[in-house]
Amino acid sequence: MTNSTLDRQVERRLADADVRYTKGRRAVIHTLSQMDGPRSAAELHNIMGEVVPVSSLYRTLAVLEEAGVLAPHYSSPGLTRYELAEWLSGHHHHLVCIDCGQVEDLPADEAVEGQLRSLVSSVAKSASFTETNHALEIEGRCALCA
Amino acid sequence: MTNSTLDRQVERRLADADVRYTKGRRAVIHTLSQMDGPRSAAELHNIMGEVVPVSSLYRTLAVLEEAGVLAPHYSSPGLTRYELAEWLSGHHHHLVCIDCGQVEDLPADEAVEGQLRSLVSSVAKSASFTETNHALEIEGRCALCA
DNA sequence: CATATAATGAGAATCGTTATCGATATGATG
DNA sequence: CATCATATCGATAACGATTCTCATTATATG
Repeated sequence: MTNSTLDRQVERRLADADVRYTKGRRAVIHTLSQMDGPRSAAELHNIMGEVVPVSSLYRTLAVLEEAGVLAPHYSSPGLTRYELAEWLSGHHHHLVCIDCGQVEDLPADEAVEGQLRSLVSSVAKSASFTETNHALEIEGRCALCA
Repeated sequence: MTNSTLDRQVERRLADADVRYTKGRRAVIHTLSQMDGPRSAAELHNIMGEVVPVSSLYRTLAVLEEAGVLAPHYSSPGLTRYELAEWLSGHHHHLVCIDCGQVEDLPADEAVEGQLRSLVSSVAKSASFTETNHALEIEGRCALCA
């Protein structure tokens, strides 16, 4: 997806939520759109430098999450990583490296995903749980740590 | 599994790791073994009272995790929940309620699990990722919040 | 029983994150 | 274009979860 297409979609969603798509918010969206996995506030700050000060960065992430543009991801103790919501990035799963902690996206293969969906829904039903989404986390060692 | 069977297994594992199976550690193991999902230090402290002081509780959780007796689980911002490792409790997945945040165990059904395993391993292989484990997190609303 | 060492517990320190609040930027209106 | 109402920003203080420190206590072993 091009930046401008992404911007158009985000802009629209933020307009619906009555929040502005400001320079700092654009910068966060563009940075996250280039990542191959979710990133924490600290990681983003390292990457982006002082373009967005830390306190604004946290608030920006919260605003964008609230508006449904970003999704939080929890896989390391004490910190939250964010990624573009799936309606922007496509459905995918995560590879979590048990050595370096890195989280990598794994685009969902359509064939696999179909089977997975039916497995998950049958399983959720049997537990009287109203399913809204599923996430498959694959733990192991990434190419670097293997 | 009975408490004494559990204790025997934990004792053995801790002996291998050269750490003692003390009163506080037993209390934590027994409490967690009665839960239907992972619990945080704060939750455990509420349940257990002053049997194990907070600072000891955190250390105990760390020691037991290090020894492979407990496994951490991340699903809420800023806190870590623990549960018995799967070699003690059996392989299972999690239902995460998007309203109340509660996490509930879902014992793995053998038929489902077989399919899931093969899906996961094919997917991991295609990403040159050395898989060690997988976790299926089903998000939705629990019976209470539905 | 003596001793070495592991574990404990109270409190301080740390870390990620959130709240506060005055300053600044922006869109609407006259 | 000037004014105004309000959204956003950014520095800093505050907060909650967790870890560290260190003096005390418990435990295994000789």
